[in-house]
Amino acid sequence: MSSARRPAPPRPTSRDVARSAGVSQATVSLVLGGKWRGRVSETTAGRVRESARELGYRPNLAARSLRLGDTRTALLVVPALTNEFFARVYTGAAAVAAEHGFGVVLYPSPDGTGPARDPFASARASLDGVIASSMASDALGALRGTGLPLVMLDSDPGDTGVAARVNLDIADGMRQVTGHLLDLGHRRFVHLASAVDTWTFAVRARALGGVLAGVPGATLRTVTAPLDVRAATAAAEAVLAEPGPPPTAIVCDDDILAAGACKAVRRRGLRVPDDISVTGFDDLALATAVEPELTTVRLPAEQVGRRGMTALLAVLDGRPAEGGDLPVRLVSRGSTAPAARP
Amino acid sequence: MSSARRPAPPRPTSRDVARSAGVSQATVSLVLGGKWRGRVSETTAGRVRESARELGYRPNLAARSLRLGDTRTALLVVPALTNEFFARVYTGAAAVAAEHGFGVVLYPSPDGTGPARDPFASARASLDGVIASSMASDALGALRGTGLPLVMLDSDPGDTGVAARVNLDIADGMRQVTGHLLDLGHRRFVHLASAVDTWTFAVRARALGGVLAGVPGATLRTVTAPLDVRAATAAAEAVLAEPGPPPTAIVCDDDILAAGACKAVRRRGLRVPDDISVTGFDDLALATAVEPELTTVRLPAEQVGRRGMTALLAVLDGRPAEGGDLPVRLVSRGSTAPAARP
DNA sequence: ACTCCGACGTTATACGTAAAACCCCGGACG
DNA sequence: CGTCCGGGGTTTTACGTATAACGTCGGAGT
Repeated sequence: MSSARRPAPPRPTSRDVARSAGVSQATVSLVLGGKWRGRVSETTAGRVRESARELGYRPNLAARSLRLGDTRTALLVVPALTNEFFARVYTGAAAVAAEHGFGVVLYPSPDGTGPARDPFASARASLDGVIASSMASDALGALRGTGLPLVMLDSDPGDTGVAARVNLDIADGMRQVTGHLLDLGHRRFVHLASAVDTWTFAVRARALGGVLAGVPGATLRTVTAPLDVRAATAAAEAVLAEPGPPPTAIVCDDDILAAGACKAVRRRGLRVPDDISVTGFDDLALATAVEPELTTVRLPAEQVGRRGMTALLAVLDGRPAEGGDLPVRLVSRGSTAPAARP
Repeated sequence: MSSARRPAPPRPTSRDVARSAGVSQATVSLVLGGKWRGRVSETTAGRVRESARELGYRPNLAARSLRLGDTRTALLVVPALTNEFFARVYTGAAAVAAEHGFGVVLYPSPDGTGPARDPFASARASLDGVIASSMASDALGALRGTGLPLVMLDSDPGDTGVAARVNLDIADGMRQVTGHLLDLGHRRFVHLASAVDTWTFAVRARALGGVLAGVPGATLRTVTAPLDVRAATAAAEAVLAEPGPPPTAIVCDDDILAAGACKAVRRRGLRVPDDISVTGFDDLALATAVEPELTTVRLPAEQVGRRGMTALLAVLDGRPAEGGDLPVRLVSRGSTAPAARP
């Protein structure tokens, strides 16, 4: 509160370090850059490092970027950080980036909500590469047009022009869920699906439908809702109010939807899991906060971020990028139980 | 997958634009920089802008930073993005920043968990300013030592060397909660507090204690737990197992703790809110996902971010920074009810 | 004795931008 | 008729870094 305006503390430059160590600026750059084998004596190098530390020297990244032509910055495009899954993806990506001296800048993708603007207007315009989660294809086109290396997360294998792809084995997760419920004797299913139309959700629907198609007597009713507890509750309540025999299992695309479904079941005077089983997806913190705790599919979100960044760094380094599928695992908790004998 | 390595697409520079428009590079800079009143004719300026658009010219930010000495980048220091509250703070801050052509880079603060490293090692070393949420004071010292303008969020007014401070009126929120419960007839309180020792939580304890000190017959038992559902459940269960008359209200520092407390109450064979009322804090998505929905205090998280960034931009602009306190509001839901008549 | 070479540095240059300093030219003014 | 002025640009420079190109010097090889 006291000091209004400091006169801007002038940061020491490599030339200051050079002066202090009694060498030229070039020598400082060589020593601190690490490539001085046989170019600078050990004693001189030591003197340089000492001076640098004393002065608290930090290289000016803008100058380095200008010289080298790279920015050591990657862009991560995600729908929303308030979604715990993507917050965890960021955490993983940022951790790997930091280990390699990279920074990560975020761009909340134009995904229904929010204004659809050019990623490069709001984010730093100079980037080395992009990691993007599944998004609208028009925005994807804009990204591809930049010529930047692009790593896609959890996206349609049909998309082209992608340097690497890191996917979760969503289909397998959905098959595990469905198998779990079938084993419990369930036959009448409702699929509470996300209203967002991206690959990751389309896969869920396909996997669920595929499995049930092979089960005689199985029925499937699909409804959609935005990723929001209140909306999910309303959607689920509506489907439960329909005439005919009620479902015995509600399969949700997401834990948030599942929490809403549970509330809807109880509002209809029924119990979870005794009357109706409910399953989620993602295994967010939410899944163990509600009661009963949700049977769900655990997604290694941090791993997705780590693998994505690792792949991007590999591409930038000229090495072959390794994407790959990450396995997922069913976590059985209290929201599923054997189907009631009719 | 097909194209392994493009030969790096050379971005057009201001000189390319100049050549294309038939002027000098300086003219391009003047026109695109907006400061050309009476320096360049309208027709020439139009030609320059046309060429820039045709070539898809984007100024090289590294060069601009180097020349201008600023980076148009702010650092936001938060404990963890997986905490919805901070994700929302980021969202607000990033929105304001984007409106002013600024970028935001994140640094997860050393706050108990995670390695305590120098913020400037992992984040971009060149920053114009810092916005930091309440954190360990030693890390705060490191930040202050950089001489960068520092805006603190929800932090101790006693901290010095701060350009501006944006606080939530946490004490008032806690008084609202306590008053609400007292009105409902509650007298035996448990405070389920966060184990994290920062100002924002210390204020809660002081406010609660302060109010109850003036109420004859009121009792208060305090226990702490990390911000984690499972740990909160365990802590609450332990306190409920203690001998003597059980509490009729559990006041929690956070919605996450409250969710855990609810589970603990039910595990003891009691009901929320019939036997014991529970209150949260923050009004996260979680608060309406659990059942009963949590009575809690709504915090304007995005506003905190917006105000923080606005204040920082003001300081950077040489204008007086306006911090200030943001009001909070009690949201009464199903987790609180009149105390049972003994 | 002359060359050559490796160890140890230094000098010079380029990256792209912003802006200070300069330059030219046609008209107004004394 | 010489001088000044201001509109409309251009030339030049600096920002801090990485590195290519260039020196220097003492000793080993022939």
